[in-house]
Amino acid sequence: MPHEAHRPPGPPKQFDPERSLQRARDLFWRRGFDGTALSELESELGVGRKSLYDTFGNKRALYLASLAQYQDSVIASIGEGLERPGSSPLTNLERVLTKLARHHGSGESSGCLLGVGLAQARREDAEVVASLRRGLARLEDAFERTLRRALDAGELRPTVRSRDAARQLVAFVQGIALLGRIADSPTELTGAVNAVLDGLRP
Amino acid sequence: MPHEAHRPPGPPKQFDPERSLQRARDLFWRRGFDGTALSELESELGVGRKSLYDTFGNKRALYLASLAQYQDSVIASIGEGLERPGSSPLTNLERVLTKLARHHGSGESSGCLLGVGLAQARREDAEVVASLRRGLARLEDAFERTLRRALDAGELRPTVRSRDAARQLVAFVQGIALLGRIADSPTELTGAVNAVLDGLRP
DNA sequence: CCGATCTTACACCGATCGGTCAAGGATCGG
DNA sequence: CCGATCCTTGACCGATCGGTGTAAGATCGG
Repeated sequence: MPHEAHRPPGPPKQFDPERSLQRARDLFWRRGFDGTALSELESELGVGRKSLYDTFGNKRALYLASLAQYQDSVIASIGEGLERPGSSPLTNLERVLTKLARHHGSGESSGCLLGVGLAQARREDAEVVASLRRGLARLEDAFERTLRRALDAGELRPTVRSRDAARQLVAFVQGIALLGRIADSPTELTGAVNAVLDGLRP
Repeated sequence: MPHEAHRPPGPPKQFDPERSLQRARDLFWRRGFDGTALSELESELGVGRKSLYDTFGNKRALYLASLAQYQDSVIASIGEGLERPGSSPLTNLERVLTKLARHHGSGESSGCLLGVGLAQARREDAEVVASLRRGLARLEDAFERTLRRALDAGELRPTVRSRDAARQLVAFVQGIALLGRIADSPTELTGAVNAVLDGLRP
């Protein structure tokens, strides 16, 4: 019964695993799984290779942990933005989408970790595929909840089907995240966002 | 004056470069650039490595040629589907989008070569980025032309701005191509397509 | 029929990949 | 203060990467 974890002797870690995981996530985010070499992870995280393996297992496990962390931070914060209590559902949706478009259009975007992973994942890797599916489902659910509330508030065309529209939004968001990797003008994406919103409004 | 190319002696190639390029394109399509090893190209194309290099230059040049070929075949055929003379612009758009959704939702899709390339491309590689941009611009133009004609025919809400809507469609199409890589049900994507179309219709 | 010149198959190259191992310090409980 | 135990550094491993050189075979012009 591990009433109190028996901390064995020896020095504590010289790095914060949480912080290292965030940096690893950012690296995978920018370069993808295959494009991120262990040597890069070493230098960027400031952690020796052995410590990396002792802490996270191997590169793939670190990637899976990054995917989970991404969902619990980035995706979760999108969900929160969609449910901000002060403003109406449609206003929240508009704000979130515009923010995404501006971010991805700024020229500094690396796309979405899920989208980049989606493009590179081998279908055989069941664990990675499952994690990606989970993240996208989470996004879809968040969109659908907001759409339903917007429908109830009469902010949308009554013919909008929240499930289908949510899937449309997921695909669209993934698309602009992808396009943002080579977008040359920030207004390209915001224009597209306005087109989507106009299609939803009554 | 190369009135007639002076064919030097020696045996002719034992493979059809055009056909090999198509196979290389399909391989890059499925696995991406980094994920496609030269050994795979050798065996899949049935061409020795030296012949590959003598014919196409190097792996990157073969990839660039594949991108160009993709635009001249796949993207071009989408453009043709959008301008089919027998049916109305909106009908053409609906048919093309539905076909794309069904294809990518069938579980056999590998996404879009441009999208996969977009997710993997290093921003520093100006030539690849330029080719991707060209392909996406081509797609956007095709959508915009069809949207304008649909507008003129009164098939769309008059407030639709063809340019922005075209960009929306490009992002959306890239999104469903991406999602198709792990979609578990074909109806997911067709539902999203219907949502997009409903947003455009008056 | 011959020799020049092409194509092909295949061994080989250095570099880099992900992953492991051994040695050396540092830091804890007692 | 001591020894057990952990962390870190850095060399090292086999495999594979993209790319090249070489030798042998095939096919052409003359």
